[in-house]
Amino acid sequence: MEHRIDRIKKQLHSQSYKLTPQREATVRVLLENEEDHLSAEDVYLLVKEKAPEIGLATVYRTLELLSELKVVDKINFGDGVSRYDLRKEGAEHFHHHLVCIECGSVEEIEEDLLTDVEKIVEGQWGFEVKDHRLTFHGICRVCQKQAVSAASTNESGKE
Amino acid sequence: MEHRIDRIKKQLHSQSYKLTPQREATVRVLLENEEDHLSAEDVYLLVKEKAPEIGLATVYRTLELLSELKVVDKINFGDGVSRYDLRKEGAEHFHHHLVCIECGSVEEIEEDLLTDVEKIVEGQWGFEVKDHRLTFHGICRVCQKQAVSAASTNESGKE
DNA sequence: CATCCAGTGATAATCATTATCAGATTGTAT
DNA sequence: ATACAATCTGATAATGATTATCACTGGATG
Repeated sequence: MEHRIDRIKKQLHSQSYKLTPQREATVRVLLENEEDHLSAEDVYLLVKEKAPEIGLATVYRTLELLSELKVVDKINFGDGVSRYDLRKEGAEHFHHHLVCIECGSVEEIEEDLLTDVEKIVEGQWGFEVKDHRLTFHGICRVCQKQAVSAASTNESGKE
Repeated sequence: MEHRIDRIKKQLHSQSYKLTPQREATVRVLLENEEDHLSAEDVYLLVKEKAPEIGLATVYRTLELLSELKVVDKINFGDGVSRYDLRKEGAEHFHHHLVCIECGSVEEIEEDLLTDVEKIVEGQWGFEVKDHRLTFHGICRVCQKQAVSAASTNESGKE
């Protein structure tokens, strides 16, 4: 964790930005909640627990900055708020998401999976791919099981 | 065009919604600007040209309705507004987009391209894919050419 | 004709995000 | 240490997209 903060610190310094206490607190919250997909408001509330004097505007500014530096990715699942997702260290591409339309859970896929597709896009459309966003909407493992057990509980024979 | 409006009309009726003049005007605007990715405001202004008495709220309501019926897809390119994109007739999946980070142009890809990837996701993650969103960010053909010609005009030998 | 109700238009309300601005903090040169 | 400039911050106002409200309309039904 300290290692990753160091890296981010260097990244900031290389563009002559500072890792202020507020920014560090924000980064720590992101690191500690890497699995989640926090909105700016979420991050603000969590940061406030460790640094109560921080302002919402600063959180927005920090997230914007981290977004420019490609430390985080700003994503939008269509629910009206932007969410911020840490890039894995060394990842040159954004990871993918599996959004469950039943329970709303979001799972991440680290594998690239798109190498072939990008080759096609570059070759056939002459488009130089720099990054991608891929989200699948569907039904997660858990909800599939629940659907099955619900069907078998209701022994009418029909779904 | 009339054919497609008829289809949409039937789709509405099947859920006991009506194709009111306002809704029809909105659908026509979407059909006539199928290549673009109009925001609600864009649609509103275009609809107003043919039906000046229409209200913005009605346009929002119609777009929301069409979105629920999967006639249009609501997309977000991260510029703060939702955009509405007609689904191609019979398409079970959403089409993909190539967003140019230089000029902001948006190109569409109708081909699926993700069949293999979806198989992997279903097999390896046990996720039942219902739909997907795929956007590539990069540099379009036009901007690539401009970059090349700008470099050769500036004959310093360096880029 | 009376009634019902989805649909509409105008506008107020909401809510996420951004802009503003005075003050705090930091780094640097003296 | 001191002065200065630049960066950063917190509070809050402003913005802008979207949604909620509410009185009204127009067509369908009996």
